[in-house]
Amino acid sequence: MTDQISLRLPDGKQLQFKRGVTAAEVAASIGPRLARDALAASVDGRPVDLNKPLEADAEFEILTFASDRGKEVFWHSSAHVMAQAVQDLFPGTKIAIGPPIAEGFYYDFDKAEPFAESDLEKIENRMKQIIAADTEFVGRECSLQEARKLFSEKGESYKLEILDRIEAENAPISLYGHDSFIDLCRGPHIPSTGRIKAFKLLSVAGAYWQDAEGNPQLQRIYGVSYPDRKLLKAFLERREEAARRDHRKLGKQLDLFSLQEEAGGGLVFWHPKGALMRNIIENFWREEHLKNGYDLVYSPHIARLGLWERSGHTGFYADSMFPPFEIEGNPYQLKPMNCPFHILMYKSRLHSYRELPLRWAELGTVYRYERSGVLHGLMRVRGFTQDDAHIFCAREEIKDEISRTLNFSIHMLRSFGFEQMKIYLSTRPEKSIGEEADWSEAEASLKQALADSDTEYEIDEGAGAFYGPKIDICVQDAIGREWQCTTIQFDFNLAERFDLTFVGADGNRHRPFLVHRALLGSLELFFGILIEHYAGAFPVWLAPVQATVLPIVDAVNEYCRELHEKLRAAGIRAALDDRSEKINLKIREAETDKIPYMLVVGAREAEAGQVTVRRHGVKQQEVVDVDTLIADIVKEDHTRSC
RNA sequence: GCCGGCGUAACUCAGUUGGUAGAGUAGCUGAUUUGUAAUCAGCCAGUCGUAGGUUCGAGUCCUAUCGCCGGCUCCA
Repeated sequence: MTDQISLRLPDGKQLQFKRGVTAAEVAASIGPRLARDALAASVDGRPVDLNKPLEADAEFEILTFASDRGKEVFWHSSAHVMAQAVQDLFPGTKIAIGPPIAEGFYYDFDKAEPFAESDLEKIENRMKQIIAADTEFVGRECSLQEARKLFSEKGESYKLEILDRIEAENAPISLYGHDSFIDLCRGPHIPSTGRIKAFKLLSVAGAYWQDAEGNPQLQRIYGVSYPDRKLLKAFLERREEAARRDHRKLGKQLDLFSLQEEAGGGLVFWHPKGALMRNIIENFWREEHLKNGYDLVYSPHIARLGLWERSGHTGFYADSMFPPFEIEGNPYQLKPMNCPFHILMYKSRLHSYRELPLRWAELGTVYRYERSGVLHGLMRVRGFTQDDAHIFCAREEIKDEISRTLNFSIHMLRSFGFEQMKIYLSTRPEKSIGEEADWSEAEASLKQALADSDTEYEIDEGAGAFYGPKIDICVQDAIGREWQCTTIQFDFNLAERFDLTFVGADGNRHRPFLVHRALLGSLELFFGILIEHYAGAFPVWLAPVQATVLPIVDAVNEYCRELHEKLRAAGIRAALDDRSEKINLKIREAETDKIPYMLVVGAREAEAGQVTVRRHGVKQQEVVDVDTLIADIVKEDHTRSC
């Protein structure tokens, strides 16, 4: 046995070290900067502390804040610091769990009195002291008995429950401590508390122990932390930017939509400007669907309860459906989905393989009972319109249909200015129905379609619907947030339940494949995403008002009225601001209304048959002929430039 | 639904230890005729979310209820 070991770095480089070298020493040998940034290490994919001696050849990586795994270690350590601060300030508070999350960390506490916002500041101040002390994180393995003794003495009942679970899994037990704090923890941790250069506690929320509603409710404190002040500043600025783009705020400011207390939560009122935009979106959607081989259909909003029993909705989703109501002694149900209606239409007569695939699309408004606490602007509502369609096809047509749908969806999303997308393929979940052969064929055709369109995707194992596998497409908005829009789902359930058939070339009845798909998702959600993506400054083709004519003096009002008429005659959505106000005010209001084109007219322009054009957000102006201007705007509109 | 916070004029908000409401914006009226992000003046504006209660007296304290916000949970 040699006392040299060989470490393979992520870039493929092999380095030799003396057996027992620590990860920190390896980092130092690679470079001082890496040594300074190192938070933990990864050995054969397993995260470990920097002071861990390395005893064998391995795939080796230094984890810094630049990597997701490095962030996790950093945030998890921050959670420990916060937990100490809380227990120092509020003795008797029990700790539950404190993991890292997508951006930051939380820790769940059991404390009789609720935390107040002002407590967060106190906790932050105590954390600052703990960080300033810069004490080391020290981890060690221990026996089950020792851990039980330690946590029962401390009265940490949640930790004892976790120990029971660890015992059942027969996993090793380790403790991590820093300063006066010790926690049951798998590790690893950053070397010392002083590495946390900047942090902020964000909010307090209720959360159930182990996420189960029957369990005691704990108080969860959320925070973020960074190894650099600048990163915290950037994070806080990103939050502010998101707040500035909040569709609820912009929706009110731009008079696009409202939610009315008197009408009930989660029910959207589309004001004229929002409704105009919705019409533009819907018209575009219809045109594109007709171009892409779809037929448009309409279906009712209610149906007899029996239909929903047959479809399985009452069995699976009764909790999120509005309760049924009676009409002349028959129970009826407000629709939570469009599919059973399309299926009834399909069943209204016999179908031949020659007709397939049938693609039936509908902007179908559905109603679902969402618990009051989850409602959120346009993003989570109780009544919404899906851009739904159902495709009935033969087995051999599946792959092509999926490819078509995928490309169509990407085309639609790009048309609205979304360039960055992420695609997820969700496979069969444990609880599901249908033949194994159908599932694997469907999953294979989804994969094949993705491969054919040369798109990258991630597999979300076991995340499919119970009735079939699916592809979801998320768009990335202007500030990098992901929103799920498209879903393309196989359904092995409904075709069976409704005994759908078609007559094949062989004269026999066959079962069609059924695919549900929504491309934009729901018009409400999609509209909310658009508002936030564009921060309310919509491209010309979507803007409710595309241009506004701004006379400088009343003397040119007549010329401006004619100009206004001319713009409207050319199909441009134009406004005219002929109030006796100063041009400064008119510009200001047009800017805050985020109107793409401001057309300023004074005596000079009126004389020359021109206008001075100022674009939203751009101070620079340009004097152009009216006809040129109209041609430009019309072109921009028709090409749907974003 | 659960935890925490918040509900004052159409909107954004102020209102000190309980003494029966105030600002800016918007709206209306008038004056002003203006060259690229707020012209001036006047007027109108609220059973302080709702319902009870404590008190001589409640926007302020208590209870219930509705709604909103941040999370949790859920999302076919």
